[in-house]
Amino acid sequence: MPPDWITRFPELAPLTPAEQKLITERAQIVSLPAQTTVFAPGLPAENFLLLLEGTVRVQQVSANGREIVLYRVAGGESCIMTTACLLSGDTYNAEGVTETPVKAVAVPKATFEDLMARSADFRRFVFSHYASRITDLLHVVEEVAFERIDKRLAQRLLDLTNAEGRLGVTHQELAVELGTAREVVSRHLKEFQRRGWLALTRGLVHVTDRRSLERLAAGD
Amino acid sequence: MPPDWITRFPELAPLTPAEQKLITERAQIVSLPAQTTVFAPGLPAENFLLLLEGTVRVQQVSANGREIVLYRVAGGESCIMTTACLLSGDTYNAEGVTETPVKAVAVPKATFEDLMARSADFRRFVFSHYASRITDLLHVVEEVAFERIDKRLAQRLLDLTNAEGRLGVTHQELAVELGTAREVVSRHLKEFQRRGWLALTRGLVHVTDRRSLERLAAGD
DNA sequence: CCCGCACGGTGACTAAATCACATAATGATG
DNA sequence: CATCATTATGTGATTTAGTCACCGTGCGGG
Repeated sequence: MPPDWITRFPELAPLTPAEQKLITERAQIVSLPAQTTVFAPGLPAENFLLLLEGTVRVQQVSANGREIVLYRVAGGESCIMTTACLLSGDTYNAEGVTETPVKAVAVPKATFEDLMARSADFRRFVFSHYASRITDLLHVVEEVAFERIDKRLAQRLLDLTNAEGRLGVTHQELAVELGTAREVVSRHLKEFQRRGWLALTRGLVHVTDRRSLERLAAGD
Repeated sequence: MPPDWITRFPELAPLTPAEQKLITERAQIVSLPAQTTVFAPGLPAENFLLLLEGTVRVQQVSANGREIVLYRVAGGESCIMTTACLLSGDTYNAEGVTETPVKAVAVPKATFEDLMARSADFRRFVFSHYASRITDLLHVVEEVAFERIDKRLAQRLLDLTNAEGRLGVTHQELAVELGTAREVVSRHLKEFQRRGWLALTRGLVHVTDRRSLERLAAGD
């Protein structure tokens, strides 16, 4: 990975050459395999992370063992939970797990604070990512509190399936996506299958009628 | 209100006298009556708000008309949703309403950005408030997704009642607190009353057995 | 005084979550 | 390849929550 990775982050383009140099010189590029825990309750945040490749799933684990996916961080984005820890010292009940092999830029805390002090553009960059995560969280609250499971499940299937309509997940994993119980997902999937919208095999969902799922997700 | 309001915010004490002067000179103290909308979807954020007295309730309104309270901002805290708008330009689906008469300090956007540039302590102050709001939102997600209504209702009653155990709210307002339906709240309240934990009159809940509500809220 | 309206009560129904299992597919191992 | 443990999925019964439709009641303003 050449040091011109910074071009991946258009919001960092307005930084002066000196500021850009500060980042690229001090930052380390790290590679993580899939299924690695990036952060978790109790772990201190050491670095400001900018994702280059891959995705990180951020989810909340509750006291009674249930889980819900909050959002995903993809290439070109920053990992806000660690940033929040960096800046406040608080820790969160959320954990981050790589879903694919991940390449990321780790900016040391000192360099991060230096940049926050020097560059208004860098501050804007950090805050705008912060703001989108808050938007994501508000969206999760809205969905969990007010939307029907079948609608949310349909939407998730549309979001997660690949170009061929295939998605390698278990019902349990889909249940975590929505913060519900596995049986609930199984029953809705079966109903979708009965309607001919998808095919189910162990660990795999194959969406065959995207249109119908879209209609349900849109609330008709 | 004398200009030494800044002593209400211990995190701002480390600022240099010049920086403190910058805030106190540029900022305006505003008074708002109860039930005023401080911010809402579509309204641009003009100022960075620091609350001196009173409380602001932040709630989300969903497309289908239902609502849920996200958190409250009290004296000595900053209003992060407006800050987020300030810094990112995004708008949120959340709205803020004063619950009591409110006195707040409004720091103009330009002064806010100036301070963000100059003072590491001010940045820490802003970010730590940001972080606590994210924690609040995570808590809401956890409760809505995983906790039982009776437990959440008991907890809310304990949080909201005054020293004498009285709380002037309608069942509908309690439903908004929890993001549920009025009938659900009515039925649980009636059951609490049947158990002798509280007394109900129109628009008023009077908690008489705090201990039992605490046991339920704790999950026994 | 009475009219209108916000507030609360309630039954019937649907949706979701929980519990307790049963069955099926898969991969590892002797 | 047969067996076995493990993981994934299926399903009925029950409880809890949300929805719908409607009713009665108390309260304040005209």
